[in-house]
Amino acid sequence: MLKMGEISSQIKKAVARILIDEYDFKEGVVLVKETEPAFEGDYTVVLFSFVKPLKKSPEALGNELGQKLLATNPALFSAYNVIKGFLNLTIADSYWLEFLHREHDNPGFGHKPRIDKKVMIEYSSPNTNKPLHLGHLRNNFLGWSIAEIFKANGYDIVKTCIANDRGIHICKSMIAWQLFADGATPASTGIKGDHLVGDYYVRFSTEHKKQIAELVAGGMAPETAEKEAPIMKAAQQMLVDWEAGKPDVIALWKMMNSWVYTGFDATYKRIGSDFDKTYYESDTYLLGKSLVEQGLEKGVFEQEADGSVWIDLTADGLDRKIVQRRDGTAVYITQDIGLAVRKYEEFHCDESIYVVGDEQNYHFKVLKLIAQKLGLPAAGDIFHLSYGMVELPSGRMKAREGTVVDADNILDEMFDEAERKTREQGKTEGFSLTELEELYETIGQGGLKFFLLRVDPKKKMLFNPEESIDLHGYTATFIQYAYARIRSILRKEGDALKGTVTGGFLPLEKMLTKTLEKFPAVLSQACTEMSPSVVAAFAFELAKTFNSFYAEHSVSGAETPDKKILRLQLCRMTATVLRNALHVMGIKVPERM
RNA sequence: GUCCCGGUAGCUCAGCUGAAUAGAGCACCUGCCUUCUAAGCAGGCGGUCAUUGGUUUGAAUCCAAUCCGGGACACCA
Repeated sequence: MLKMGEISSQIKKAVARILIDEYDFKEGVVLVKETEPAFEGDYTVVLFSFVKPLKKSPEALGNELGQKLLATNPALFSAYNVIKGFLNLTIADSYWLEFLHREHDNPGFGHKPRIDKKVMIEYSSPNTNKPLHLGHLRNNFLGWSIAEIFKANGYDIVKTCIANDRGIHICKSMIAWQLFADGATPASTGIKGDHLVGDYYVRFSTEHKKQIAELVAGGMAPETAEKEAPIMKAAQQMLVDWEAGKPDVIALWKMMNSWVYTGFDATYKRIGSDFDKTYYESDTYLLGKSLVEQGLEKGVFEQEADGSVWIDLTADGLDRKIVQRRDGTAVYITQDIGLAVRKYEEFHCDESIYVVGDEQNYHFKVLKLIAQKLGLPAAGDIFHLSYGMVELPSGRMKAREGTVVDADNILDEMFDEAERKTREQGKTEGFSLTELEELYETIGQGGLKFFLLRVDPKKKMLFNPEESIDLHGYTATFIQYAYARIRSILRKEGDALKGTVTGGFLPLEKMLTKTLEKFPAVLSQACTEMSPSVVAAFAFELAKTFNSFYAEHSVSGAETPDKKILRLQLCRMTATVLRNALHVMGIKVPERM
């Protein structure tokens, strides 16, 4: 249920006060919700839970409560009615007028004052052997958005990224480049660096498959052939050489990684992803080993005869996990333990959020348990923000099968669609070329971000290309369009409108005001639930309410001067709230469209 | 095999700390541009909330079982 604004807590308090003062009743939780449209009133108190302990009929209780609420809070309530077990309360127009007068010109409406809490958010975690894809985009949009939502709620934020820049998968693209590229570089080919490297990662796969087929044809078992294929052997040798610090391998690795980072930077810049600190696995992969030592001393870990180190988590309902290989090298989880400690030592955050896919739920459970057993300072504050995979109508995306949606491609497609629709509607007049490009990017990228953020992060989602480029309905474009319409009015009527308004509200004016009032509560809810989808739903609801209002009432040609001021205040505030809401999702807002 | 997550309209999703007739968007149908941008508005069609049982004054929401779908449990990351 979407939370109601601050006003609902006022109502709850007022009701609780009366329950205590008049009935000496303290235990119950007061349930307040918005009144259903079919009934008279703004907010509804559900009485059922008080009926039994207070031994009163719902009607009698409702009427008593209603009268007392009106008597004790004349500035807040103007009327009430009781139907069955529901006490419907009408909020006084003067309350809404005062609210609008106070907040309509507040650009930071919804944002909370700073609190003394520092939260680290790790997101993106790319591999440096291939370009970013749709799944990364969900990750990036989520991470960035969660950071903004925390900021809006007063937190101090540190954004980090871990680059998975070493390992056999990196060597695969390196070896393929050595064998087949003939010295090709991003500069010589004009191909974006991450894509170029990704091409050789794919090339490795096809070559590997070819060699396996040849070996199998020669009578080798498929599993053996996979390992024995010359190109795989070469990749493994390269990993050994890399770990040994062989200069030519290191040089190649540095060169190819730099191409990838240049490519990533371009994409990150385009989508607005930024980081306060980037960690590199190549830096941190040795860190965990000292912790393994400590763990052995403490008896948290146990060593097998072959030298491998394990932790037994069966008592915690999990498995026995390896933390160090028999050859002494670190595994995935070991690196993460080391990284957790380094992050803590560097930033001392109160909480550390990892935005990582839900396929790693088990991994993070293990990580947290190990950190606790080792008594690491950061142990209690590791939180895995687990998000669902992005699936295509054809099923799950798989890099090897060529069913990934490339990040740069989809961004371009969205841009093109925005351009196509804008031209189709002849809305390009009065824009410079630069302005148009900016507009297409605002619409295209906004559409994609909204599409990926409007779904609850925890849930896996379906990416339907046709639906994603739709610019109607539950989309960013719809909200951006409402914003642009308001800006058009404000340009015409002047932004700096002052004045105190008297008089009442028409239904749509009131509905818009009520919706605006919810925004601070929406931001709080999005923060506690770590879900931008809450903000998305709200922004859409607000835009929809505004559009109804816009169609029904004229602002410029308002019936009276008072109405004009009231409506301009509503417009002003709606624009602010729409902009702020879209902002925490990383979506820009156009002045015209 | 064990564990985790999901199943709501033709499709994509809200609602899930229990409360009035289960909500949006897309698709489909009907109206609305001489008035601040029709990327819009108003309305219609469409659901035994997977199934069964239980708790409750009241269940899409809580509990149990079953069925279906996805994921995890690597000396990969």
